[in-house]
Amino acid sequence: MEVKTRFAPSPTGNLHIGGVRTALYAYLIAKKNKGVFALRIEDTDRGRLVPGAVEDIVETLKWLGLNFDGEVILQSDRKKIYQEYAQKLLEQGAAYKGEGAVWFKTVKEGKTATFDLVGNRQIEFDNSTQDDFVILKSDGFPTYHLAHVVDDHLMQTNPVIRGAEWISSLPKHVMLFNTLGWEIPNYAHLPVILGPDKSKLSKRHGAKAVSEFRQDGFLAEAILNYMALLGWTPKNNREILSLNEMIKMFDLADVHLSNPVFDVTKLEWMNGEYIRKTQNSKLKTQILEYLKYLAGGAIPDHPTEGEVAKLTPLVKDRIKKLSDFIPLTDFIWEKCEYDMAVFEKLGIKNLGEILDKIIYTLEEMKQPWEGETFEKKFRGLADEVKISAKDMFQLLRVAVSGQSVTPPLFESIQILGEEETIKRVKAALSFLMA
RNA sequence: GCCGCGUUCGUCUAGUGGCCUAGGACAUCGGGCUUUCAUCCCGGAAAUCACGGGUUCGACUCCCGUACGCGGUACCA
Repeated sequence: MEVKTRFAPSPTGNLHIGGVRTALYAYLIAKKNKGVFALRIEDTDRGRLVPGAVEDIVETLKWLGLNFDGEVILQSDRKKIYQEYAQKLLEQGAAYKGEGAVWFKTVKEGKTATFDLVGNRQIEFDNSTQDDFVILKSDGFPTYHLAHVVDDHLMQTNPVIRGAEWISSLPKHVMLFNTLGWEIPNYAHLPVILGPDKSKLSKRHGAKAVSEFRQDGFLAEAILNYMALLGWTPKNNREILSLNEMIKMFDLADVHLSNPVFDVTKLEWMNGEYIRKTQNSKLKTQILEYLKYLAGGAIPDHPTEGEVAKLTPLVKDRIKKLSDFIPLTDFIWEKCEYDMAVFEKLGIKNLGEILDKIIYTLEEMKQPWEGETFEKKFRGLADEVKISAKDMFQLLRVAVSGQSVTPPLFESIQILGEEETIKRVKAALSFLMA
């Protein structure tokens, strides 16, 4: 039997970070079994539709690398089909009309039990607790229950992978499958992801749309990897896993039954790990693409591709997110802003005098400057003015960038160029004199 | 309230009756390396395995109960 999974979000907003895990697991199961992974948009609640949501979902899945097979399936296109089945149930006497809607008459005797692939466990309900429910709303659109049963039967989805918030509706679905005479698919219900305060993960936890994580500078691979680990660990307990490795090792039976808490800090760490293990040339491209994405598709004047290429190896160990690239490097092409407090923090006396000597040394040094001579000269000057080499280099850093944290000093100066460097140290001096 | 599901360091987790005086990762703390910040390396602290009863020679692991948490209880998904 072919394995067919589907991700079925409702377009009530942009793709939420929690949805990534559901989509990913469905994707992994499909790929693991050389099956099909489809995207179905559950847009039957016409009042809650958000313009652009479908586009965001499609675009985000693409960015994540979770490519779905076939065309996007829209439930709103399938209205007629659901109505036919509702009619059929009506004719069968399994449903009835009431207040403009079609209701399903539940079986009140016995029990409904289903097997869940997550944790390989049995879930049981007493049918006496099951009230009749609406399958076709008065606007002619189906409710989730009818749409799910009809679609997943017609699409031959197996297993059905969805959030645990659906567990309580299981008896409804099973009854529907049974009275329609259809085979019940296997189900896999994923525990709901919680925020740090242990309530359902939502926008107010700062854990928002995937597109916002993208804007924050997170890598698709890191997001995927982190989300995969939220409730699942591979047998060998490894943490950094490529998509292919996940496909090989993933098993629904190993997914935890308890609700995991989303922890951005670990995501950030993982993102940093991914950045560090990326090849420089690829990382350069990613930074460039990221900057372009931030600018809404426009290519900014600075940094240029060449600047990014030079800067990439220098910042690689210092950034956790692509966005960290900007504050670390923008002093190079932005106008240098000085802050008295930053100079004072150095704790050096005679700043003006020393700066004067620095300028002299820089001007005297043979161009192009070389790292070794540069270091030697300034270690010498540090001795001469009786400050530590450490303080000397830190002073240079601040004079040249206005910041106390930058990529490696000499390399930054090289990108800046001799002329600009001298100009900035002079500017620093006049700032201090003013 | 009722129904369903769950409960190992702050967080993600390993653990399927003896290997556990509970292991790893993130975060945190201390140290090393270092011209900043990082990276990297070393080390520490951190779970009476929610609690109470069983079962067993033996329980984190099995059973029951309690507490707590989460989900559902819509013509929302």
